[in-house]
Amino acid sequence: MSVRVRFAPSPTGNVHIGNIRAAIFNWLFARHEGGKFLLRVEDTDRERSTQEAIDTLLGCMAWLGLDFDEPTVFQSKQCARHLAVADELVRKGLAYKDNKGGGGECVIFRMPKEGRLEYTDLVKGTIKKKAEDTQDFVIVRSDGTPVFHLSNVVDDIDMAITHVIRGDDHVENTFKHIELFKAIGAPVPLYAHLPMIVNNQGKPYSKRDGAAFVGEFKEQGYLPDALFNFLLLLGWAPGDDREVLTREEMIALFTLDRCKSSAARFDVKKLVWMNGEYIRRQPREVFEAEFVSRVQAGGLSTEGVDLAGIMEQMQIRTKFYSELPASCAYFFTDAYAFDPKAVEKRLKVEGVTALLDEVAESYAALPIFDVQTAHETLTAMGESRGTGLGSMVHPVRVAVSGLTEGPGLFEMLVLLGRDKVCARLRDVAKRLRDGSL
RNA sequence: GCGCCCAUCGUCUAUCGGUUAGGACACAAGGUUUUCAUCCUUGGAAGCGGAGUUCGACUCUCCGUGGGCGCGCCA
Repeated sequence: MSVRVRFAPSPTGNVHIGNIRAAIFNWLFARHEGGKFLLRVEDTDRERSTQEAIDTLLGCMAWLGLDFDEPTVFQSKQCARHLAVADELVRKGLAYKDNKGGGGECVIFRMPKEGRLEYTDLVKGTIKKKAEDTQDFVIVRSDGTPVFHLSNVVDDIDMAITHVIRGDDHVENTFKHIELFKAIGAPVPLYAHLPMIVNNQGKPYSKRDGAAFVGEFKEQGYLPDALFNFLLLLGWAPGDDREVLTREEMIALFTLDRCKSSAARFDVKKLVWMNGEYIRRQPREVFEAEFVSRVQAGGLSTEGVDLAGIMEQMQIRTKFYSELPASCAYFFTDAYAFDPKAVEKRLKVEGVTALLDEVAESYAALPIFDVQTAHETLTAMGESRGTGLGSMVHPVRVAVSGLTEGPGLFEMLVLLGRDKVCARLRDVAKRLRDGSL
């Protein structure tokens, strides 16, 4: 039997990370089994299911590389079929009409009244329930529209779905769905329920807890592969100590029996780490393309700089592309911004103005200007002044970059070049004197 | 209230009856009186409680406790 799974979201304009994780697990399962991954848009709520919402959904899937194997099914187009199935169930006596609500006649499905219901969940094991603890439920509303349970099951039958992999919140519904499959006379698929993603309080993770939608992570500069990998590790582990996995490794290793059945807390710190990990592992050409486009988007030119050297320094310390170009603008322009706190702490200090001029003078006099000579010069100055290297390094860094963070100071100076370094040191000294900084 | 499910470091997790309970994130210290980052080393940090089964339970069973989910003519 060939595996067929589906991702069945209702398009609301946002794609929640819990939902997309279900898509990821379905996709990985299909790819691991050599089966089909399908998309069904549950767009029965016509108000919210706009074309824009559907585009957002498709965009998120494409961004994460979740390609599907057959044309998208739109649930709204299957309505007549759902109702026909309901009629058939009524005809067979497996469902009945009722008008308890007073709003007209609805169709209600009969659940077993005695005995035990149970099914084997591929991640949670055997789930049992007494028939008496279940209730008949509406499958067609009195306005003639089919209810979720009916539509969902009929569509799964029509799409020949073999495994239903979805969120934990559906475990109870599964008893209803299985009875529907049986009543309709269709083979019951296998089920796997994924644990929820929760916040620090153990409640379902929502927008109140931070970024909760795929689009937000994209905007904040997360890489799709980093988000994908991170979400996979929420509820699944390969069994060895690997955490950063290639897509190929994930596909090869993914099995449902390695999924956890307890809820996972969303820890953004680990996602941040993983994003940096992914940026560092990108081939230099890929980093370069993104780096250059960010720098240029910031109105900066990459002409006349040691781009390769700058990128070498920046790739290992960039956690988000959105930090660019602010974190390295000083490499590309003399009109770089000064961090006010850094100015206060490192430049507006007794003796610094003179120090900057002195450093510029020493650097200008060097026969060659490289990492070693730049370093030695400052060390020697620190010794002769009896203040040590630390008291020189910080003011110089802030003067030439405006920031307190960045590459090693001497690597940074060499990348800037002696002329710019000396000019900036003198200029900052001047501005400190005339109070314009 | 009734039903279902879940429970290992602060967090994500490994372990599928016998381990000094391992790894990662985060944190702390060191390599590094130049920051941040990278890299390396080191450190602290866990089996919810109680019974039972067993020669031996984190692991199996039961009872508690705590948490989550479900109980719509929402999906």
